Amino acid sequence: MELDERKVKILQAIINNYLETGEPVGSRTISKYTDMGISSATIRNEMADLEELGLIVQPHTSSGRVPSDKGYRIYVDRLMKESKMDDPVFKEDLLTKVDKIDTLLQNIIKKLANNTNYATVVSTPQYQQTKLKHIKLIKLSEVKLVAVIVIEGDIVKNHIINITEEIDEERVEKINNLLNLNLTGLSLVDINLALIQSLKEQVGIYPDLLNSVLDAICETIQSSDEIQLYTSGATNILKYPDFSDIDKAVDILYTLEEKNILQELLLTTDTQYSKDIKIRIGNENSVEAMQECSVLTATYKLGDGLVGTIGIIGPKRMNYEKAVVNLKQAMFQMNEIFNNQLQITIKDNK
Amino acid sequence: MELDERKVKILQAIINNYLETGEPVGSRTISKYTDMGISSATIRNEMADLEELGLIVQPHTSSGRVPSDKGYRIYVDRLMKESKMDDPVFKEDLLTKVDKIDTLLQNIIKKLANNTNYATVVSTPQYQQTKLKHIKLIKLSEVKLVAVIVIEGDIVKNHIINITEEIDEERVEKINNLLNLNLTGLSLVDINLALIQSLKEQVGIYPDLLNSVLDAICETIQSSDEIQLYTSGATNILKYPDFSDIDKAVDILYTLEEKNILQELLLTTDTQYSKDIKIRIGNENSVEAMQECSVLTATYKLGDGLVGTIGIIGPKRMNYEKAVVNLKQAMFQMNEIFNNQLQITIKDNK
DNA sequence: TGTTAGCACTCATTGACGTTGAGTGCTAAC
DNA sequence: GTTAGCACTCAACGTCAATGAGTGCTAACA
Repeated sequence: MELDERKVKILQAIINNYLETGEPVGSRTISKYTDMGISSATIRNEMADLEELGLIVQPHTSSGRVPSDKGYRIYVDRLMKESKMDDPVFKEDLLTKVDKIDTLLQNIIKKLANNTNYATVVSTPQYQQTKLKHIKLIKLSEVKLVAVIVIEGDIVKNHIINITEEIDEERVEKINNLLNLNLTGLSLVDINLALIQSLKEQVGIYPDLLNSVLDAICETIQSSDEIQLYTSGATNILKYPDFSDIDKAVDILYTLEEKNILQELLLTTDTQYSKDIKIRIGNENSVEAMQECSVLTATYKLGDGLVGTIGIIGPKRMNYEKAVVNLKQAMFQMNEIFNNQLQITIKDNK
Repeated sequence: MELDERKVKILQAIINNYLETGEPVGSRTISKYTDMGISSATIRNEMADLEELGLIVQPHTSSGRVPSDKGYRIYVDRLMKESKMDDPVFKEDLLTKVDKIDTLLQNIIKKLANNTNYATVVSTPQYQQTKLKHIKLIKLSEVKLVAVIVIEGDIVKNHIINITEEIDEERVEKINNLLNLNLTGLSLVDINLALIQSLKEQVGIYPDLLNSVLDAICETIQSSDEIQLYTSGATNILKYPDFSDIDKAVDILYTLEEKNILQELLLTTDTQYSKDIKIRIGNENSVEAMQECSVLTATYKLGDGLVGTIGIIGPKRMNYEKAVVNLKQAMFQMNEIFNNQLQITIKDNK
């Protein structure tokens, strides 16, 4: 049996109606509220076919039909209207005070959650491809240093280093020069143990001290591609009758709280930058607790290879059009901000 | 009417029973399961008195009694057993890797939430009284500097400064010396606009540049006493039948998500360091959504005047003994870690 | 005077039962 | 291929009686 045009029309009518009311939709409703000019009996026949195709299901005999995951998939891929992004959803003022990138990300997803009434999530960007801009050791006391590491996008990391032997300002300065000479401009993946080893051998001075310093830098670099996840609007989940079963709601909220599970959920697909929005519906999600949800993700870009993810999580019976438009809006504006930011940085580097 | 010893005993029995079962407790239960040797009828009389005193309430006529907020208060103040802190609740390994204080705090409340099955919250310490240990400007490019600010407890903050005129390394070094000479050792409240003004006048060199730098430092300092709040185990709230009314649960979870409301809830009492645990029960809480909850808070200390708050949030029908013991444990161990940390720091400074 | 047994009363909870109504699948006629 | 008609299903709802845990009150007792 094939999915002819009339069946598609009926499927669309079912999904539209279900998205609106949340009630299983019956044949009579469709025949009445669409202008297809066919009777409910005919629609019943077609619905039986659609069910056989796996696109709709009956919660129980003698109830109306509800879209299946597969049905939603067809809706999302082929039937959904792409609304235009006319009105800027985000107020500028939220986005201009970029003193700290994490705060900015949190503000954005909070706004996104408020606008959509779904839960939202964002990951900090991954730094692996980013170039190191500057390293500086600062002497705090005789046996304590701070390593300040600046990477592309002007993100600053620091790490306390406890050293075993005393060191004077002059030596610190020498090491600073050495490090900057050898390491700046490299991407973080290039600064691997091998390179550091050769650096250790290459210069014979203060081997022990250099050891601790380099180890600490290594550690900092490794720890800096730990992704942070922030969520917002988690309580929105409880607003939807789809999750009136508390246990389901708890599973979902728990997943939102446990960042490692959440990360698994977000990053199952490739983390390549893409202009498209990815939608995973129900059992398309890898995490079991989320198989009653739909997850929309987009990527944002903060310089070369510096990619993060932003997403919306809601019930499968979600207003996909609204969610998509809001997410695109967010992605678009984030890229705009970060690109402006980057342009300044690049200009500065000349 | 006064609260004689027998009434207290009955109150205790009611509360113990209610904490255990969650069901309103009747006179017959009390007479059976205590060794007071009085009949249910007598207990009924006493219960009527306790009700008149406002210590217990009936959810409806012909049901058993439930403790009122006032009843819990007496329980907490006078009747509750102080269990000893025998077993160390926190694994050492969680607490040793202190590379970043925020991560440490998050680990602690996560553990605390797991141990107690309640929601937990922690505030980052307030820095107002802390002494500045070190300031260093690092030149990133011709028009961009990073200000690295180290305060007591080896907490490092940084701030990007965009400057209008170019500057060479030598000048940066001079400003560094100037800043350290004049500002280190002062507490953050001492570094006010007045002092900075006088500093600006005192030294005539590069006034414009110094302006931007000092402004940025000022801003950093001001922003560094913004309190961050972290929560954990929020979903635990949904486990308790006390919040089976979804709307109540939503209110509570929402409060946990909205950090500014949460802060109001935590910090209504003085933020002075204290060895005691504060307990606020039901309507003793300032935030309306939380008047079905009990909130336990403790303070931890990270150096002179560097005080933060850690707390447990659960239903009024909470296992107070367990919560108190866990919170004390957490407070104790945090203070231990931070004190060790501090001792090293202080030793280093000599 | 405090304690207790007894009794009538209250009220949330539970389960059985019938009604309703929205919906279906199937069949036969168009 | 479409449709009208019909028997059937089943969740949802309201009613009703039974149950039982609990109370307050009264009168008798020590």
